Amino acid sequence: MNKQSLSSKPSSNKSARTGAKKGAKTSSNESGWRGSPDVWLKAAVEILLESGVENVKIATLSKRLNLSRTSFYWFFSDREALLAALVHTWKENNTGNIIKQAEAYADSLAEATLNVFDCWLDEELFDSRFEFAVRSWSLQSNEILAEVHSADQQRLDALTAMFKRYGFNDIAADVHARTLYLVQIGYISMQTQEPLAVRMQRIPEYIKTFTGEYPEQKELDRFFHRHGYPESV
Amino acid sequence: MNKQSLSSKPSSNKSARTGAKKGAKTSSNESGWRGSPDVWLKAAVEILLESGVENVKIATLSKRLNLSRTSFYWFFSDREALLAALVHTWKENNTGNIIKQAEAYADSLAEATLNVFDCWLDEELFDSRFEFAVRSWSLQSNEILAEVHSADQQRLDALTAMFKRYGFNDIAADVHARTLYLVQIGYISMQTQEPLAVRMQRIPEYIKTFTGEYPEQKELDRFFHRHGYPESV
DNA sequence: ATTTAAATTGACATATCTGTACATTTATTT
DNA sequence: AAATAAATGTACAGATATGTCAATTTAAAT
Repeated sequence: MNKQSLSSKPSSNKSARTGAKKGAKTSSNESGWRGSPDVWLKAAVEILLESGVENVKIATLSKRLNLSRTSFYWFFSDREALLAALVHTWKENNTGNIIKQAEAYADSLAEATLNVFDCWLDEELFDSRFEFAVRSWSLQSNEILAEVHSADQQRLDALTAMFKRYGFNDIAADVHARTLYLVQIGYISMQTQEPLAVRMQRIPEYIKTFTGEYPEQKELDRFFHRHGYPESV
Repeated sequence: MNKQSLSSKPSSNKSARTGAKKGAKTSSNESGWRGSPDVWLKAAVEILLESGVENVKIATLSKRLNLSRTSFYWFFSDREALLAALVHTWKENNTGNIIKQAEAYADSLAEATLNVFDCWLDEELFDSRFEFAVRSWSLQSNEILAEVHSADQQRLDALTAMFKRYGFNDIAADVHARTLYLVQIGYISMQTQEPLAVRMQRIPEYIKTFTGEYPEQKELDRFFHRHGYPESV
């Protein structure tokens, strides 16, 4: 009943080589050519975050890149291949890090939770806008919905395990994991942009709510410091 | 930079009368005619919830209604008018009730919170799928985004006031209101469909997490009962 | 039963997006 | 500098949306 169907082959194209030919340079354009799979993908990500999948149109991207629209087809077999690449990018980045942070070493539950909070404050660990765009997308596409469900499950599992490690029983761990996770997913969905100070001010109270205990000042300081607050460096 | 622009006149059309002509019958088709603004709007809501705004296409609706596509224009000036009606419907239903429930009488904070929970379990009070569809929509349209922001603010204000009524200080009330609200918004965004029993099992722990205290059995029973759990009637 | 208004329809006109074919330009290799 | 491969661009064809117009049908009112 849905339309976008996302072929599994991200680029069954003649130019699959291109991407891998030269070293591991994630993005930039070493060759003299203006276009590349990466350039198109990057533009696609931008549009996706700004205004949703339905606006990821080849014409739009080509204007942004000052390239001919049809030049796109040199790098991707079709629009679906581009969309598949978008999902792939999201999966790569946005789930692994949450799990890693949930499993990171910590002296206390408060510290463990602060480790997870790192994701919400560091775009390198978790891209909120990307996350929101993909979740919005999942309304139109069952394949994306399946991906989102899978990601949610993995993340919740990791967080539940974290709470269990600190002595929570099954139900309590489940509910606390959900609270910790869903507040963030909800926050993303509000699409608010608040100053760092405002967000930081709420941290101790959030920790108390999510874990039952306030963080130690030491833990808090460590957390603030690694997020460059206040106003550091 | 966004496309959909939503004229403010929901139906500046010749048939504005039609809707109001006969009494307050919210929907059904008293006259012998097959179409009506309501019928089109209802179909639009269905599609919106199923697969997002971008699929709210007049051709799609007309097929579903077994009406000619162009017949649509008798009731609505254009697609935008229909979209505006969609937003209007959402605003009418989905914000007022949260505020009402947050302000409802309660003997304890736990009971007050359970009153708010009513929204999450009763589609009449709060339509989660509609909410999600509108939030997804807000990625493509700044006008919708503004509506969503406004709704969030109103709802959070009401919930914050609720916690303050029970003695929470500014920050604590703010964080607890956000937790209570955002967990639900996040939950919606997961688009999960769980059996009532599973959800009900988590309620006491959620109440404890959100308020700091477990609900009394009496309060819990009252809550369960009004949501037809277990398996009642 | 006839008139009148309301609703429905099919035939255009237009715009936008996707994708293919083929020619052309640009960089890299030899 | 010539040959080759990579990338770009133009022209075209097809699909799908929106919206207007002028009938035509259907229900309601006289």
